Amino acid sequence: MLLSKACIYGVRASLYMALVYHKDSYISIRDMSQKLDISFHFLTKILQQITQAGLMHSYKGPNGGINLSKNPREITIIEIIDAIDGLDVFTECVIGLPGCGKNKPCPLHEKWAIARQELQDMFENTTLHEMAFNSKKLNLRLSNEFSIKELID
Amino acid sequence: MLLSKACIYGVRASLYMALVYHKDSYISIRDMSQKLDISFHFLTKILQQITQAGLMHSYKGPNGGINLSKNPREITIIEIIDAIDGLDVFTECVIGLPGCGKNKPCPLHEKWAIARQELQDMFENTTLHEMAFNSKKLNLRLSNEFSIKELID
DNA sequence: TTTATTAAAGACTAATTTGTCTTAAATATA
DNA sequence: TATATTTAAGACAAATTAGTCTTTAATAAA
Repeated sequence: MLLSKACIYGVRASLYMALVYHKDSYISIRDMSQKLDISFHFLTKILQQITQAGLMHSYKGPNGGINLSKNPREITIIEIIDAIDGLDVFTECVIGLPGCGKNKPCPLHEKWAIARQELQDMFENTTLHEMAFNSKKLNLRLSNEFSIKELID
Repeated sequence: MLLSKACIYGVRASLYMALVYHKDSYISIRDMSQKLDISFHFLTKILQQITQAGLMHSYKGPNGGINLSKNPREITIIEIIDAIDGLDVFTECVIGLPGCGKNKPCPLHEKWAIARQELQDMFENTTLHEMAFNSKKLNLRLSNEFSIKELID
């Protein structure tokens, strides 16, 4: 698995946030957890990491919740990954040799260095807005249970 | 982490086997575990999975051990990965949605499907022989402690 | 046949990740 | 101010992965 479960949930939640984005309103974590079928408490902890990384804001109390701290055009998937799993997967040796790199390469280094860079580029060049836009246009899927249209309602 | 620790150790062990490959001699697991600095018992269990997958043979008793069941030119990295982690990483949705695919794609599906296919191709097109050959030629590294030359001795 | 050497098998422990639950803190509204 | 609603925090439990240890089985060689 490239991304941890926590990270996967974080990305799904971020895409959801972009989908229903309104600059000045908060999304309830409880609502989102039901829509995305993710455990409420687990999702809460994951969103805490994301807010602590500065990507979202939270607000307590009635009508409180979470919102994106920037326009979804300005947030890329890799920022979410960074907040939860970190970026080690894009720098580490594929067979786990410490210090593997240009100077002391492992046998797979040359090929893997290219592949992991492409992965990193992919996540760096993908904004939440782009994904949300495509999702609406093509009715893509962010939940096993609900269609995008049902998620937005 | 793309590959589990067990899988990483399995790949390292396989590369080592290719490096010291002689058609008719067995490599002791204890020796290999010391050379590669992998726990002997853990490595034993991993090699059992690989032998059960038919990629290696084992032989008990004095001068027993493990050998490759095919020429290293005919074994690719993906066969090792398949024996230990399975190939799910090359077919699954990057954000974990069951059933994600051409018909019911998630927002990242299109990009991820390309990336994961490239990863799969990379592992499929990389033989143990090629890696071992390059390792000797370029003195690449398979252990944190020993150089290739020391490993071969 | 006895002994030493090796892998196989499986029980066990430790560490990490995933998920749950309870309480506290902040806030809006009546 | 009192109450309801919401996130924050942290203890806890379950599941998975990683790693260790002991015993058994196979084999070679003395």
